[in-house]
Parts: sequence; structure tokens; C-alpha cells
Amino acid sequence: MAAKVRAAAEQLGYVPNAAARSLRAGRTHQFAFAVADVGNPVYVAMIRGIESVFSGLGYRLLVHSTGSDTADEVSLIESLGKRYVDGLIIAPIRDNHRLLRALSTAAAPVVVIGNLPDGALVDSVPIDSGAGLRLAAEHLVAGGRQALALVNGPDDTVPGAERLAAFESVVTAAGLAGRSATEQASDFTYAAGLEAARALLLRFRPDAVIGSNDLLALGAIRALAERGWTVPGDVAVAGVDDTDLARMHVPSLTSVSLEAGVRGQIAADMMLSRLAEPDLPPRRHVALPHLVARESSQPPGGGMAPGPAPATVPAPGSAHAG
Amino acid sequence: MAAKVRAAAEQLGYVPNAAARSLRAGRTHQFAFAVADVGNPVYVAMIRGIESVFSGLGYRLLVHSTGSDTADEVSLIESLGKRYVDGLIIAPIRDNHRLLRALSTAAAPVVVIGNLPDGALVDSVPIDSGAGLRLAAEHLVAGGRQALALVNGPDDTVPGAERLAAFESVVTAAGLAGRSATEQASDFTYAAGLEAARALLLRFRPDAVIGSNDLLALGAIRALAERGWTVPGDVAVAGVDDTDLARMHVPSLTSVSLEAGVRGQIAADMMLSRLAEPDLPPRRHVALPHLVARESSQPPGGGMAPGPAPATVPAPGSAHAG
DNA sequence: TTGTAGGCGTTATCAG
DNA sequence: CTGATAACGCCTACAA
Repeated sequence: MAAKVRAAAEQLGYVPNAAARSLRAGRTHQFAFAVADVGNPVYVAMIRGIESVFSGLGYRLLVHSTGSDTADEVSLIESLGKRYVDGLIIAPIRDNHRLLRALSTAAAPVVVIGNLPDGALVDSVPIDSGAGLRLAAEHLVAGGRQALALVNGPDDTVPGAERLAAFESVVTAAGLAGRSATEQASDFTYAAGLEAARALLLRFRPDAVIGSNDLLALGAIRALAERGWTVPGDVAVAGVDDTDLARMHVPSLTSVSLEAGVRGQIAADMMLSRLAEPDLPPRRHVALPHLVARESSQPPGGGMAPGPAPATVPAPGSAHAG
Repeated sequence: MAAKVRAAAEQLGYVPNAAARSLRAGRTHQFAFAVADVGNPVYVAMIRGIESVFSGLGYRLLVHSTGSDTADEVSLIESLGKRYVDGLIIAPIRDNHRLLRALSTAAAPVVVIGNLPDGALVDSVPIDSGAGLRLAAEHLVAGGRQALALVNGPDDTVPGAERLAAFESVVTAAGLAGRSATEQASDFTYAAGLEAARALLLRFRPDAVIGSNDLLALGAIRALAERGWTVPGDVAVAGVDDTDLARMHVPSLTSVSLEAGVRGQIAADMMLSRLAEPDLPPRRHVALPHLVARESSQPPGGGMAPGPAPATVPAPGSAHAG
């Protein structure tokens, strides 16, 4: 009989109401993901990682763009009380007390993609982004660069502070502290990177520039181009995040992967296991950064510049097809 | 008394349950947005446009990435019967009968960002993307280019078909049909564009390449670089969508804006008015494409190449600051 | 004015 | 094994 009913339901196009189901079951089959800026491809990579876990299981994902505004993030966390989602994955870049307090009293499970102070009672998927920046800086120094510049994000962010400290430690260790410069961009965006790099280049002539993320690095490349300096010929450039942008640029951008996609997956897995066992102690899954060397950091002499000579080069318009 | 209760509720951090509220009110205060590929920045622009309308009004947005798989889209539309959202905004690129049929019987309001066949009973925000491609092609011809190539998306998509037809009409009208070529990429992605452009360049030597969108154009630029051809010196390049990628590249990419952000806003507004008045006849708000000329299409002699000579150029490492 | 009952659509449980 | 019933939490309408 049950089968018969099922068949009839199918025929009539019956679909159970999600709100009623959620009310009854106490589960919405939805998760929220809060990021600073959907325009930054690193978050798109995280979204993909998360969805790769959730989509097959029938969970939906709500994406919130907070602009990394703490008030926004806090109100988002508080609204978990509405139980409109079963959990929240959040990738904050500032760790105010308010945010931490809100996290600790959240009404639903929260997983943080990012670095939390010790003792925070929340699941997290951190990465040592200072170590990541160190990889980039050491790579440039190893390539013979001596006048390093950092276009950093805001100092009052966690990644901003970590990456600035790592940069300074590398140039100091290499004995290049007197020949380096840093500039703080107002944001982790392309526009802010362009502006900061312009300001930097007014007072400093680097032979290598690191952007604290790929967007800042691309802004720097533009600022260098405005002055007629070529990459990597005159100046080597590296970024952080290893987003699609890095592959897509010409010259391709050397960048440090912080495993955005993988960390998204891990965060989603953590969320599911947290739901299954709410009383687990807080877990922390540390990821490891790695360098992806590309064209933008080739040593001056080195020969991986944009492409080999063409094999056969027909004259313009000498052939055609549809 | 009511005030007193309110205050107490506030103090205790009481938050009404969303599921119960939705069940009672019959409204979820959520909308879904379905796109082919969250990795394409043009959809990120649409998301921003939509959120600019919704966020202030307390609506949440669910983003679905369908991979432009019709089966996926159809099942998404059918699942509107669950009433987990108040409406769906969808940006499909293929218009199969199945999709149209599903649209016409959807259980919740749907707004389509894209071009529907005449007579479809759904709100839509179309644009003449053929006219858009025409702008790009005519711009290149006006710049003196004579051997035009098109790296198109799949022919079986609406934008693919429209843009191919527009390209052919322009080259024919300009008397350049015998000196042009087109290649079909398997997808509207960078990787597919790179692959298609490589194949194209094996048999054809263009002096101008149009990508059917910005990602395809960037793939083409990479393929050109592999052969040692410069942009815009040897080959002019133009894209479509005017995404952030176009501004960010060096040289910056000439591109045709299809008003993604604005159309997202319009779609969201339409959704709200549709909710307010469900019995309105289907509406269609047509947007207009416009060309944004940048460095990648400068005429060979023309002087807007990457940046003026620097004003003052300190020697490497000659100054520093933190 | 304040209080209470009913019903939104499901599903689990319990009685027949 | 089938079928009725209660409860999830909220809001509205109506009664006291």
C-alpha cells in the first residue's frame, strides 16, 4: 500500500513542505557559509569545496557576504537562534572579542575556516599563513632578488598581521631588512592593492613584490606596469591563495596555496561529524601551505618566460575555417 | 506589558524559530539563485546585484551551482514545491523544452536572467548578447584588424549560438569572411578557452581574437602568449561580460558589458514585485550591452600601452620604509 | 486589554 | 498493518 501511495504522490507531483518538515524534525538541511567578500575567488574555491561535500547529501548552502564587518558577523551568528540553518561555516579575518564571544554562545554548530586564539571552543580549520608568506619570500630571495616589498592587507586582520611579521622575519634573516619596504592596503582587494602599490612605488624601487593575497599581487602588477616595469624581468611578483586568477594571468602568478578548496571540504566534513556527535571536544585540523612557482617569479636570466617560439606561424588570414 | 515582554525577550536572547514562522506565514524570506558556475565572475556580479536589493530587506540568498546541467536545473525548479524559498532567480544558458516546461509549472515565482523564447510565461531580464558581440567585432574591425577569430562557447547554448551568428554577420558585412575563423570551446571556462584557442592557432593566424566571454578571452591570451604573440601588438583581444578579470589583467581586456550587476538588481526587484502582485502578466526588462575599450584592443600604432613612463624611478633598494 | 485556542504540514507514535 | 492523533513553534483571530 505504501508503495501505491508513493506512486500516486509521484504522479500528482506532491512534494513535502520544507518548513513543516524542518519544524517537525528540528533540522533544516541547510548550512550557511559566511565570507568577507564573494568577489575574492579564494572564497569561491571554499564554496566549491564545501558544496562538494554537501550537495550529494541533499544539503543546501546559503552564502553570506559580510564585508568582514564584525557587527554583521555577530548578528549572523546570533540569528542562528532562528534555526534557519543546521550550522554555520565562517571564514573571518578579524578576531575581536565580540566575535569570539558570539561564537562561544552560538545556537548552532559553527566551524571556523581560519586561525583562532588558543582555547577557543569552536571547531576550526586553521593554516599558518605566516609560514605561507615565508615560502614566497624565501623563494624570491633564493631567486636572487634583494629589494623586497610587501603589499599587505590591513594590519588589524589576522592574516595581515601574520604575513607582515613573516615578511619582516625573512628579510631580516636574509640581511635585506634595510632594502625592503611594506605598504598596508585598506582591504584585501585589487583596487586597494593597486592604490597601495602606487604609493609604495613612489618611495621604493623593488626587484620583487609580494602581495598578501592574489588580488593585491595583481594590483601591484598593474602599478608596476604603469611605470613600465616588466614582470618578471624587472620585478618578480608573488601572491598568496593560489586562486584561479594566478593561473589565468599572463605572466602566470607565483602564489602560495593555502588549500582553500580542501579546507572547505574539511570544514564541511567537520560540520557533519559535529552534527552527528554534538558533544565532541572542539577539533582543529591544521592545513599546510605550499608554494606554486610560476612565471612571475622567474629569475632574471631564467627561461620560462611567456611561451616558446611558435612552431608554425601562418601569415595573418592565410587560412580559415568555421 | 507588551513592552515589558519584549524587553525580557531581548534580554534572554530569544529568537523566533524560522521554520515555525515560515510554516505559519507561508513565506521563508529566502530566495534561491541558480547559476551555471560560481567560478565565473559574471555570476558573482549578479549575486552582488541581487544581494544589494535583498540584504537590506532581511532576505537570505541561496546560491546553487548547476553546472548548466538541465537535469539539475529542472530538479531544482521542481523542488520549489518544497517551498523552501519564496522564489527562484535563474540564469540558464540552454533552453531545452524540459526547462521551459518546468518553468511554466513552477510552484514559486521564477525570474530568468537571460533570453527566453517568445511567449514564455515567466518574468525575465534578457539582453541581446549578439548585439554585444557585434560591438566588439566592429570595434576590432574599426581598429584596422582584418583576420578575426572567435573562440566561442558551446554552440548549443543560447549565448553561444547568438554570438556565433553575430560574429559571422559582422565579418561577412566587413568583407572579411574569407579571412576569419571560429572555434568552439567545450565550455565557458578558462581551461576550455585555452584548449580551443590552441587548436584554432594551429590552423589560423589572427590579428584579432574575440572570446565569447572574458574567461575564454583570457584563455586565448594565454594561447597567444605560448606562441610568443603579444597583445595588443600582434593580436588584439576582446571578451564579453566585462567582469573584474577584464580590469585586472595586464594588458587590461577590452570587453562588452552585459550589465550583469544591474540585471541582478532588476531581477531581484522583479521578484519582489511579483511576490506583491502574483497575477501580473509576465514582464521582460531588456538591458543594453555596451563596449568597454581597454588596452587589449589598441590599434597597433596607438599609444595606450601598459602605462606611461615613470616619473621618478629610484634605483633598486635605494629607499625603504615600513 | 489580556488570554487562549486553533491551525499551518509533517511525521512519529500509539491504539485499534 | 492500518489509521487516527499529537506535537514541533509561531501567529492571528476571537473570546472573555
